[in-house]
Amino acid sequence: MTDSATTKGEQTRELILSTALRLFREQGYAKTTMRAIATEAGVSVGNAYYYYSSKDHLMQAYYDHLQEQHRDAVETILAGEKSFVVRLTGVLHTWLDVSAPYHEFAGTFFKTAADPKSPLSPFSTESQPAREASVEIFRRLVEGSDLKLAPELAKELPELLWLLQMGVVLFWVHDDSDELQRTKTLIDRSVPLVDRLLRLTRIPGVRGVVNDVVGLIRAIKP
Amino acid sequence: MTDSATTKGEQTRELILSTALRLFREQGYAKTTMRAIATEAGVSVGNAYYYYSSKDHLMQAYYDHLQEQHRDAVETILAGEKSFVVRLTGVLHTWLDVSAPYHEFAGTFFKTAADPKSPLSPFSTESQPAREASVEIFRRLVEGSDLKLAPELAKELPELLWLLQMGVVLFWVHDDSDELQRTKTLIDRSVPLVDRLLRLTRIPGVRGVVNDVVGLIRAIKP
DNA sequence: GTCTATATGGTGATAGAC
DNA sequence: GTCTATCACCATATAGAC
Repeated sequence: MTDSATTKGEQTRELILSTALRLFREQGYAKTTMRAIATEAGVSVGNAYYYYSSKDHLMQAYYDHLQEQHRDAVETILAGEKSFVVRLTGVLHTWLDVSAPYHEFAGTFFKTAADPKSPLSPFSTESQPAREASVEIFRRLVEGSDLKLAPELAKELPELLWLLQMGVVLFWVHDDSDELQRTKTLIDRSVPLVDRLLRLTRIPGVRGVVNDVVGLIRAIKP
Repeated sequence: MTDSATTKGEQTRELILSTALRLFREQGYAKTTMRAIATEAGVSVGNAYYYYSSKDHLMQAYYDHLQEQHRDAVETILAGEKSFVVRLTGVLHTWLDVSAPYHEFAGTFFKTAADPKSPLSPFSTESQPAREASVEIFRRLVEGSDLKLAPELAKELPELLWLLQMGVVLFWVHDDSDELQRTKTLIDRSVPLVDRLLRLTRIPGVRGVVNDVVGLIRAIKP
């Protein structure tokens, strides 16, 4: 079965999704109505709901789409670079590049994602696969890098970096500076900082704090 | 002009707000319709919109309400306690207590607040007064404590603690554990950690990182 | 399985009464 | 200034056509 020979249903599904994403980009999420998506795609509203059970699910699909793009775009960096700083900076900047076209309406996505009851929440069980795929990127990032760490810390680090990425996203969503200069500064300056902090963990006095951090993380995990 | 002799309009405004908050608590935000609020308060829907131009604005009012309660509840701790750890733990736990009745529908509030375009966003200009009042609590917390810090760090610390509080809120919103045990653990274990970290800043190697952190914060501020 | 027509109940806007 | 009646438009549910 090739891509072009997909079933009628798959074609309609694709058509609805691409139409929705286009309209989201053109007029924002709130102003894009399900009616408009259906009309533009040449289907009935009910049909759109047949494939995507809510407007939020269209966002979910967009999110998965982004995720895949990011995973692919990051490949060359992870394959051919050892420096932890360069790897992390690269992964974060790549995310910025991939997401750039959606910056304007990303706020709305974020809004939905922030609701703990939403399946879109990055902490929800529904988005667990996407979250794990994302953490996996950071795991590879750490493992293939020149970073030497205590095993307990190394184990938690990918999830911590994922949290850092969430923080960057939060900042990005609120960033209205020219060319996203502030977010770029945030990345470029915080990554070396993280690197220095991680290397500081060799100092005995600091190591105690690190152990406490690791203990805390384990204590509050569900 | 006393509280009881407020204008008719003020009374109606109060009535609508208290009715809304009660219904929010009883049935959650999404399920509470503007129609229901208006009916229950004995006014027309249009009238409710006259005083609160959207459902979100009713949330804004609720938020301000919480803020005031927190500020008052925190007074005794800030007045009669020197230990930084006790002060910070107290302030955070007090927030938890004040907000407890709203935990269930807080997610929806959070959802709205996460939208950068919403006036409810903690980073928006509209909520700047509320944010400053909140940071002010942390400023008093630091200044009246036994903590000794380098001046540059002491200057940024209140805002950093406010960010910590935002983090706790984010965690709290997603916390469905019994009696909010996980959030309480987070507070009880992270506060001593913050304390230790702050005291570590006396070590020369650590101080360099701290300076970088302070520099970073200043660089990304709007 | 795919899709349409139609219905329900919601938000928010506004003309104009008091 | 305060408020009501009413309206336009929306997300979503569902019965049933193809």
